[in-house]
Amino acid sequence: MNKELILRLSKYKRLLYKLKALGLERVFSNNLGDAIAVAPSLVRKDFSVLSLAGNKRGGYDIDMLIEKLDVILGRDKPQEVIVAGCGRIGTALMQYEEFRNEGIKIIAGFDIAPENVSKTSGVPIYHMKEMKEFVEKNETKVGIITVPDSAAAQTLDLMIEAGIRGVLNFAAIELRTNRNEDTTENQTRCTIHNINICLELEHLFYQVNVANVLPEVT
Amino acid sequence: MNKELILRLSKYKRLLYKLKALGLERVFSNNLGDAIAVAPSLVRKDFSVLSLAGNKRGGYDIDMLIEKLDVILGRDKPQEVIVAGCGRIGTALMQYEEFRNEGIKIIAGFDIAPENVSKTSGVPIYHMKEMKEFVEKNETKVGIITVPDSAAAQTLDLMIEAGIRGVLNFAAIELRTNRNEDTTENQTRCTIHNINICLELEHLFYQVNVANVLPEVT
DNA sequence: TAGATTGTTAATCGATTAACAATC
DNA sequence: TAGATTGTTAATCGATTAACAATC
Repeated sequence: MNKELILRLSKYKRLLYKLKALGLERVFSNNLGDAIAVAPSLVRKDFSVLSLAGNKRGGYDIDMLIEKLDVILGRDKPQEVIVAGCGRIGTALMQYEEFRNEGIKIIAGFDIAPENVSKTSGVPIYHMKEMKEFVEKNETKVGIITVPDSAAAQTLDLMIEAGIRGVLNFAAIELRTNRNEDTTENQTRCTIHNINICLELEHLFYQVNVANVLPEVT
Repeated sequence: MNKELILRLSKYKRLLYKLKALGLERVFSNNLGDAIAVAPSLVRKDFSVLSLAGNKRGGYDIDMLIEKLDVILGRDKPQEVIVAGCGRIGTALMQYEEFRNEGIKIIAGFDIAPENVSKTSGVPIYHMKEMKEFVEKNETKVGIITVPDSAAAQTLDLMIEAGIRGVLNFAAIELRTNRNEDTTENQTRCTIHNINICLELEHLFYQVNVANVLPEVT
C-alpha cells in the first residue's frame, strides 16, 4: 500500500465527513477527484483496489465509504502518541487542539530535564529514562521527536528499543531506520516521517527567488 | 525544475558542508548517492542538468559544488520570513534556533490580538492589519501560516494580497492558490507547501496498526 | 597503460490518466 | 430506453536507474 494512496484515503475521508455534514448521501468519483485534484479514474481505482463498491448509476454511498475508510485507516483504535523533547515545539504540540478533533491524544512527554518543563498542558512529563517502561506498559506505538538535532539519532534508538513503531521527526536531521545495513534478522520495522521545516522554507526561497525570476531554467 | 530535484539539491548541499568540515575536498557520485539513498547516476544527472561538471577521474570538487549550489538555491540572498498567527506553534517557530544556522530569519509576527502575545522571542509582533504595509516595505516574499484552521484561508488571501509569494502552511486545511479557476490574467504566482501534522500522524497510525499486521493487503 | 569515474542515452518502473465496455 | 457512472484495461507520463562509451 503506497504512501500517496494512504494520503489520498485520509483526504477522501476528511472530505466525506464534510459532505455528510452538509446533508449529502452519495458522491461521484469526479466530485472527489475535483476536490483533491486527481483524475476521477484514480478515485475509482483507489476504491476498486479496496473493494469499496459504488453503484453504476448513483455513485458511492458516503456512509459506507466513511465507515470502511475508518476501518482501513485504523481509526477505530485509540490514537495515542508520546512526545520526546519538551522544548517549545514539543510543548506546543502537547497543547495543539486540532489533535482532539482527529482522535489523536498525546499521553506523555519525555525530556532529559522534566523538572524544567511547564506542566500547563496537562500532559504528564517524565524523564527520558522512563520512556521504555512507559511505552511497554501503555503499548504505545507512535512517537514524535522534538529534541535538538544533536540528540535526534539517539532518541530514535531509544524509541525503537522501547517498542515505538512509527515516528514523526521534527529534528532537522533526516532519520532512517536500519542505519546498520545488516538487518537480516527481521527486527521489528519502524516507519519514520521526517518533517524538516528548514528544508521546506529553503524550498520556498528557491521558488520565490530563483524559479520565478527566470522564465525557465533551461 | 521539479520539487524532488530541489529537495535533493538541499540535501546534497547540507551533506557537502559536513564533508568539507571533515576536511574532504572531492566526492564521487556514489558517495552522494549512498548518503541520500538514490542511484549514483541520478546524482550525476542532477549535476549534469545544472552544468556542475566533475572530473572523469577525481569526482566532483566540494567547494565548487557548495558555491554553485548556494547560488542555485538562492542562498546568497537574505532569507526573511514572517509568521501569521502567534499562538503556541507560531511563537515556538519564532524561537526556533535551527533557523539561525540556515540563515533563515523571522522578521515579524502578526496576530489579531498582538497585545496578548508574549514578546520574549525578540521578534516584533504586529496586528494582522499591518501585514500588507510591512510586507511591502520589507519586500518580504515568504510567510508561515500558524493560525487556527478556520482562519487559514483568509490569512492566505491576506498574504497573497500583501505580496507574499511562498507560504508554509501548518493549518490542517489544504490550502491552494487559484481557488477561483478563472486566472487567465497572469496574477503573481504563489507557491504553497502544506504541513499537516494530523495527516502525518494518521499515516503513521495506519502503518503501525494496519499495514504491519497484515503481511500484505492484497 | 589500466582502472575508475563521469556524462548521457536507453530501459525500467510506478503512478496517474484516458478510454471504454459493462450496467444500473 | 437513453443517459450516466462505475470498474478495469491500456496508454501515458515522469522520474529513477542501468548501461556503457568517453576520457582523465
